[in-house]
Amino acid sequence: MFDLRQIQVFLAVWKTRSFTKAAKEIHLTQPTVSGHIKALEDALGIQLFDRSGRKAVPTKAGEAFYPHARQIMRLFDKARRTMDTFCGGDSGELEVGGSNIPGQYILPLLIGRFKEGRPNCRIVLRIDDTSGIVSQVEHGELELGMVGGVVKRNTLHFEPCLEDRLLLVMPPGHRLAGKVDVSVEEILEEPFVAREVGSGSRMAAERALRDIGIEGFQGLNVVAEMGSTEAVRQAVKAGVGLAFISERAVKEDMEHGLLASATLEEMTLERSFYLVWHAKRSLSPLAEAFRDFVMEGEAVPPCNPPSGE
Amino acid sequence: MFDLRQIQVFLAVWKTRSFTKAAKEIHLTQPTVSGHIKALEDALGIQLFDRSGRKAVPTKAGEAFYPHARQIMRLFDKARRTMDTFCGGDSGELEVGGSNIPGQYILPLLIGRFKEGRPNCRIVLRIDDTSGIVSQVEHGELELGMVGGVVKRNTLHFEPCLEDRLLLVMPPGHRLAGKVDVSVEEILEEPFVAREVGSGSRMAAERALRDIGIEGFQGLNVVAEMGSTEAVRQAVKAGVGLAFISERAVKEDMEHGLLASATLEEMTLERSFYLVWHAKRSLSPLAEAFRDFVMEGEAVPPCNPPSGE
DNA sequence: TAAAAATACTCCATAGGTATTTTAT
DNA sequence: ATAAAATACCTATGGAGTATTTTTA
Repeated sequence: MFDLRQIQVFLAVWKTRSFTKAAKEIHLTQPTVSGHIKALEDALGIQLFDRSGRKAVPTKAGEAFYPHARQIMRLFDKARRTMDTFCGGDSGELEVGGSNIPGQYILPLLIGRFKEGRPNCRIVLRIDDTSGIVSQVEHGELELGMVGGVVKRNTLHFEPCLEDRLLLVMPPGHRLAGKVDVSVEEILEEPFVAREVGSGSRMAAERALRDIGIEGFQGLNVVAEMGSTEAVRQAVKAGVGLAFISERAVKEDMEHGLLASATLEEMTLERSFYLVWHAKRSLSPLAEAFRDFVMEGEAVPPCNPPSGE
Repeated sequence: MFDLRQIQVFLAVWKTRSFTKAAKEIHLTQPTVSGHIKALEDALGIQLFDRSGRKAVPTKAGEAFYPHARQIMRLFDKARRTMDTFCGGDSGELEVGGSNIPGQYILPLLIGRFKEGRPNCRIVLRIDDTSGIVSQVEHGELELGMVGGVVKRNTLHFEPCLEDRLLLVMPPGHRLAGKVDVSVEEILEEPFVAREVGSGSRMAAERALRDIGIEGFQGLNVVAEMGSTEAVRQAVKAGVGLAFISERAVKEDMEHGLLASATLEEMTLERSFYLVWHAKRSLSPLAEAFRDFVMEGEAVPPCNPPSGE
């Protein structure tokens, strides 16, 4: 089993045409060089150099071996370089997934920030519902996911990473627009637009409603159900009804006065987003860097700075 | 300095997805495989496999390393195969040289015989005068040469390999044609065609003439000097005069009755051809095979079987 | 005679083994 | 409970050194 050292020694002798000079060049002693060349010649079953006089002259076989030796060296270097780029966490390819809100409103921003200063990495964002993202992470198709809820699996690790808040949103001219302590009674008769059953947003809202004694959306006047956050947003703007929407999805609309919100008394609309990764598999350095970047939390500051501060 | 063994182990683990199975496949023990993978991971600075449960699963880095590992393996195999072809002496390239007679009348035949059963080798024949061939062998441009004389050089090794004989040739109708014991006097008045001064054939003939008391060609009636054996042969056939020509050059003509010969009493017209090679450089296996083939002597039997037998 | 490679030897790192423990299904 | 990998430990090969001899220009 001949190894790289022999190749390296061979190339040095080739270059210097001398065992002694080759030894100096690669910081070995002359007898060691002799040994390596002999070992290589034995392994190949043929003499590579004639060491008659002052010079070590390559034989025909040595000449034939030279291009191979060069190529092997180059290939090893290339392999090492390729692996080096993996170590830094600044290059390579990373596939992350996000459920609706994270996938559409949070991750694009995070990825953009992350890639500043890391131009050599490629990040693929896949958007699916929470269960889809989770199962892809479980099967190793995605290294990281960001979702709105925790799914109990002992192969997966969930870690809360960002806080989100549902807002009660309505068109700007609505009678509740801007009110701070809307009571439960005030919304009972309002028409509502909701996300479909099973979505993370729907579940988060129902949990919050149950906290204040309402039987989820069944206790509300739901006039429409929509399959995406975007659709709900458009419906509210069109005056179809009120809705609970992630603050991150309506930030822009609020700033431009295209939507208004109100605050419900005693209702906790906070929810968390979680990073998921496979507990048993190691993350690539790039994935690790991205995870740390997200966990730092400085990239995406809370959307609505706590008004009570 | 990571070596081939690690690559081999990596590929086995990759293939089997298991340290234990990989160990079986390449006839090592599982701890040894563990050790190699760990060493490789340390050398590359990154983990290559996740060994969580039953299976060893490649990490992203492992996946990135795989094609390199494959290529390195392939390259080593290719190098080894290339060198193997050198060992057998049945393939590769060989450059031999021959002075006039060997180059034109002997080596082509020898090369043809040698190549029977060795279709994978390529042999280049270069023809030059003796001194040219010798200097090319001395400088390593030719591995072997066949010449008609020995040049004293301590870097060269000469070895007689074939016997040749000069024949006194003449047109078929000549008065001396076929005579067995032509006396010296009988040729003194004959017109002669000779090779140019300095050629091996000329020297061989002059030496023989001196043996019987003639001052070389100066003692003969030389009516023409020719620069090649072929030219001399044509001249004799055209009736210009008699000549001393290598038996190997006129074999065919004699057989077809296009030329005749006579035997001179007391004149030794034997000469030797020699193989030359560099004494300090090793011959390629192919060259060695060719040298042995020629030295065996069975490929080219003596041209005129000794008539006295 | 001087320069280069080969040889002889010593030392130690490590590849490879066996036996055992840890871990995860 | 079982299968797989890690760990601990031992041995022997061989890589690297120093000192010396052999070879050749």
